[in-house]
Parts: sequence; structure tokens; C-alpha cells
Amino acid sequence: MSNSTPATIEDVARIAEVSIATVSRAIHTPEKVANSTRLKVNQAIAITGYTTNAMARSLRLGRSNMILVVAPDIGDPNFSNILVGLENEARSHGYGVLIGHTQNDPQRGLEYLKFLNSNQAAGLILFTGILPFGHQAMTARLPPSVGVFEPVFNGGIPYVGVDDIEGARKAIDLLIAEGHRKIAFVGDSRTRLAHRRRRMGYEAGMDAAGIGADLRIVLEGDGTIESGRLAVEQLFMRDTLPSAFMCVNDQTAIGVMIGLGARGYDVPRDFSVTGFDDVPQAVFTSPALTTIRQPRTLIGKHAMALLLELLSDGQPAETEILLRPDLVVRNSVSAPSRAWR
Amino acid sequence: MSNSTPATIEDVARIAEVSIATVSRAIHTPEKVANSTRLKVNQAIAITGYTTNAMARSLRLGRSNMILVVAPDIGDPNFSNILVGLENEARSHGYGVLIGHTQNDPQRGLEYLKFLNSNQAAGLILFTGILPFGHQAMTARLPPSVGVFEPVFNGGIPYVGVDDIEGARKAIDLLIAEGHRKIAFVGDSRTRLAHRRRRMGYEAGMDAAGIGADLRIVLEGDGTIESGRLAVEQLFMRDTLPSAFMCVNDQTAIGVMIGLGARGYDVPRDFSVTGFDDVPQAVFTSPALTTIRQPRTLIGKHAMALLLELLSDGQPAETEILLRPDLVVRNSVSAPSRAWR
DNA sequence: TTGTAAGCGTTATCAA
DNA sequence: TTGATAACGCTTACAA
Repeated sequence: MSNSTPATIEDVARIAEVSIATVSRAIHTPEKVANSTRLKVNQAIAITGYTTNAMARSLRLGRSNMILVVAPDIGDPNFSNILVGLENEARSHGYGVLIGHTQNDPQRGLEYLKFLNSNQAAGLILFTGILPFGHQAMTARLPPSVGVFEPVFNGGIPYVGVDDIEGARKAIDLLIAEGHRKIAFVGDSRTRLAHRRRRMGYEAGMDAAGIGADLRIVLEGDGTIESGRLAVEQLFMRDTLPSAFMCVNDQTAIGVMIGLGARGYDVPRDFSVTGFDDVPQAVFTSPALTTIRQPRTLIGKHAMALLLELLSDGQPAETEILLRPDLVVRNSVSAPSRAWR
Repeated sequence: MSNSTPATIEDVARIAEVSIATVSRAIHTPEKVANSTRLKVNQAIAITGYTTNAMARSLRLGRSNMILVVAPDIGDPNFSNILVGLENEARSHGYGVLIGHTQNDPQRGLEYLKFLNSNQAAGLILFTGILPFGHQAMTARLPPSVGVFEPVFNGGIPYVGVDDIEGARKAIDLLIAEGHRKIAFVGDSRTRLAHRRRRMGYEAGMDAAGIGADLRIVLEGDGTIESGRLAVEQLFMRDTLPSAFMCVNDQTAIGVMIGLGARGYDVPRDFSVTGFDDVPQAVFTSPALTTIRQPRTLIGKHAMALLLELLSDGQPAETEILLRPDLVVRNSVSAPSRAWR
């Protein structure tokens, strides 16, 4: 049973008294093997505890059973939830998940490119909106790939994300329903499509309510807590105060709440605030943040499923899968304060 | 350059006009190759963009360059930071990191055991305090392995963690220095060594201060937010109130603060609270949580370094590496309220 | 210093 | 339905 060296197909063949070819067939195309033979083989497998040597198999087949997942920052708590979805889906199809992170360092990207080149991964999941392999990427042969959150800039790669416009609409519609008219948008000017779309949702919502965006209260940050705080400062300096802040993500919203708190205001009594993403922290801010939830595990699951489809069909079934984001109502939104009514 | 099929060692050999053996040597033992030959080979490698096929190499060598990381829950935010340390260290030594999670399901564990059996990983990093492979684990041949956080129960496996006793001492000493005498400990009765050690640190600190633990205020929870809340309820029911709560981890501390808040008390004015771990949320609780920081990235780095050492030497350099946990002072601790003085 | 050739454990082709 | 065998790309005795 527990020998010093793992059983090979040859051990199984010897015990089952058949050839190794038959063993291989009994495993992969059992219908091509006589019942009695298959039985013998299965017994021999049970006896030896045989498992196919993945190295040999991959070498022979010319492809591995590993999927490389490259993210700019695997330390991001958002990432780990998606990873769960990715890993579950992969494993249930016989694939393993390899982790890589670039930290936006092109040198790192290059290492992963080499990695792919040496046939170590059959497919690629990309969290970055851009191929992280420098200009080499253009000439490189990439394996089937799928993006997460947004399309990959310089490659015609299908992706799985969330309907950012719809999500943003849910936030803005809530604010408007509560009676807000002057609603600031604190955006992210970096070039992520997701962020642009959230702003589009904001504008669409304002338009639909017949308000129209007031550009004086549409601010561009960079998605960090600090940029949320700064946005508040700017607005106070300019003296163009909204009654509510719709933020491009939770980090920004947290910054806005900190900025408001520092000036002695109460959320949601004095100002309402919404986020986007529903990061784990959103429960613990005070007040707890009303935000839009990204179905992270599900995103991971769909992304991996799409990739596996690509791997078997070769044809991308769809080029874009957008999941439905949900409004999570907590305590950072209320009707506008008296001053606004 | 970007042909349809990756270059093999044979392509390189042909262009360099040497044998494939020489190419292999030029790569792995360059000192055994004439300078001029090495030059030719390097040029040919540059021209072809050759990368060693990892499958073939692993098959030939009988071991892969992958490390399997098995955690009960990769969705845990604590995990992702450690992963950063693990991955960096692994990659800089030519190893890749494979992710697996068991969610405490023995069936899952078994799948990973098969995975290991099929030679897909050269080493194993375990986050669970117990071999997650069921009873099969006993008879199984495991590759070199390293535990994270605590020793692996049923295997003589070296591990990297934090000095929990010292960490707990830092928390209890702070509380005592602030003037607290009646300090509750909210523990975790599950069998994790780390949790037992934290309690030992608590007791040692109380003893050192000449107080001695009052068993009526030493509670056993299960490390969840809910169990922290429950602990508070228990204490109020029993009417044996402490002036401070030292909690076995941050989750518990958050629960305690929630419980206290629900009863209308203010932290730290009425009660002081400490946590352990310094999870990302600890910054966002109100008040921000004073806690003990685990150097997570460093733990990952050390764990992987130890494993790689094992992989090359075969001998565990040390059987236990304990890193120093740091006190992080935020706003959940102050001197006891008047009632206690 | 270099080349020849065996063999790692599979899968797939071909023949029986 | 089964078996013999070539090939996947590499490393490493062993020989030259």
C-alpha cells in the first residue's frame, strides 16, 4: 500500500495481467474495454493506490492541468473571495489553481510569461485590465484566457464582471428615492472601465430623475480612502455642498465618511453616503455602509467556467458575462437633512 | 520568434550547432561548458525564446516545482497576506504556488492527497493544525511539509508561527499598566494550540502582576464575533463584570464591543477591549481596536523559506520558528472607569 | 569538453 | 478487444 515509490501504470498492468495500454484505456475510455478486464484493472488500481502521474500525462498531452491566476495584488481581501470561486470550479474539473501577483511590476509579469511559455499552465485568469507582460505580450502566444472585472485592454479576451452601470443605478436611485437632489459623485479617474461605467450609471440615474449632473459636484479621485477624504475637503472649500455622496467604491466612501466625521458631521443625519463593492470592512464602519455588492465567489466561478469552456471548445461562448450587483442597505443613507428640504 | 509551437531544447541545439546534452549543461551547469560554446548556446536561446518545458523536466527529475498550499479557508482575509509572503519567496526560487482549500471537508482533503500522490507538488504548506487527509494520511507518503501558525497535530512537521504567549503578554501587560485588575479573558475552546497559548500568556501576565486569574471571568467561546457578544451577555447575567476584556482574537473582540455597545456602554470609557491578530477590519471598528499584530507576510516568507530548505537539505533546520508579535495601540483601551478605581 | 543514448510515465497509433 | 511501441522534452551516466 504505502510503498516508498508511487505506483505507476506498469504496476497496475502487471497486477491486472494486462498491458499498460489497456490500463490507460480502462481509465480514460472504459467503454472500449471488456467488462471483465475493466474489473481486473480497477481492482489493481485499488490495490496499488495508483494515481496518474500528472507530469507524464501533461508532457504526453502537451498541456497541463493548471490554471494560472494573475492579479495585481493577491493581498487584497476582495481577491480571496473570488479565489474561492475560481478554485472550487477548477478543482471540480480536475484543474489546479496557480497563484501569481505582479504588483504592477512589468518584470514580474515577464516571469509569469516565461512560466506560461514553459507550458506550466493551460489557461490564464487575469485581474488586471491590461496584459501584465510588457510589450513582449504582443508577440507572445498566450493560452486561452479570461479576464475578471473588466475586459483586458490589449487582447480580445472575454471577461466576467458585474454590471457596473446597473449597480450604480441602484445606488443613485436609492438616493433619489430618499429625496436627495444634490448628489455628488466621487469617481476614480484612473482608466478602469468599471469606474467609468459606474459614473455612467450615476449620470443616467440623475438624468432619469430629471435632475442632470451638476459638474461642480462630480469629483475625480483615485479610489483610495485618502481621495475620499480629499473630495470632502474640496467640496467644503468650494462651498458647493451636496446632501449625499455617491462613491465609486467602498474605499472612497470610507474616506468620505472620515472626512465628514472630521468636520463634525453625522452620517447619515447630515449627509448620506453610498459605496460600491461591499468589501468586508463595510459592515464595520460607523455607520455601516450602504453599498452595492459584488457577487465575488460567483464571479470567480463564472470566470473559471468560461475558461474551462474555452479550453475544451476553443470558442468563447460569450465575450462578456455581467453578473447582477445587489444593493445592500445598511445605515449610511437617510433622507436629506432639514437644510435641504 | 513567435512560432506556433514553443521552442524545444532541440531547436536550440540545432541553431547552436551542439548536442541537446550540451544545451542542458550550458543551462544548468555552465561551468562544465567551454566559454565559446556557452556563448553560442545563449545566443540560440535568445533567438528561439526557449524556456525549459517544466513538465518534461519534472518528469525526468521525479519532482515538480510546485508547492501546494492547503488552508481550511482561503477566503479568510488573514490568509491572503500570508499568501503574498509565500508566493514571493517561492517564485524567487523558481517554485510556483498552488492553492487548495478544504473547508474542513475530509473529502476535499482526500482530493489533495491524490494530487500530491500524482507528483504534482514537491512540497506542502499546511494551515490546518491537523493533517486534512483523513485516516489515509497515516499511510500516505507526504512530501516535505511545513505548518503555518501551529504544529501539525499528527505529523512531525516543523512550523512557523508567532509567539502567542509573548503576544498575549503584551496585551495583558498593557491592560495592567493602564490600571486594570479585573480582566476577563474570552477564549476559544477549540483545540488550537495558538489559542491555548494566548490564554497561557494571559494567566502568566495576571500572575506576574500578583493578581491571579479569576476563573469566573475566564470564558470559552469559539473565536467568532457571536461568541464575543455572548461572552458579554454571560458576564452581565452573572453580574461578575470585569473592567477590561482581553480577547483571544479580533473577531471575538469585535463581538465583545458590539455586545457592550448594545447595552449602551462606551469603549474604552466604560470597558477596555483588546484583540489579537490585527485583521484589516481592526482599523475600522469604532473605536479602532487595540490588538496584537501578526506579521503575516513575514510568516509566509519564513514558512516557504523553511520548506525550500527542507526540499534541498532534507533536514529541517529548526522545528519551530516563532516570530515576534507587536502591540498595536489604537483606541479601545484606557484606564478603568471611576467605578473600578 | 562534448556527444550518445537510456529512461522518466504517459497516451495514441497501428497491428493483431 | 487487446498489445507492442513510438513519442512527448528533458537530464544524466557513460563513452569518446
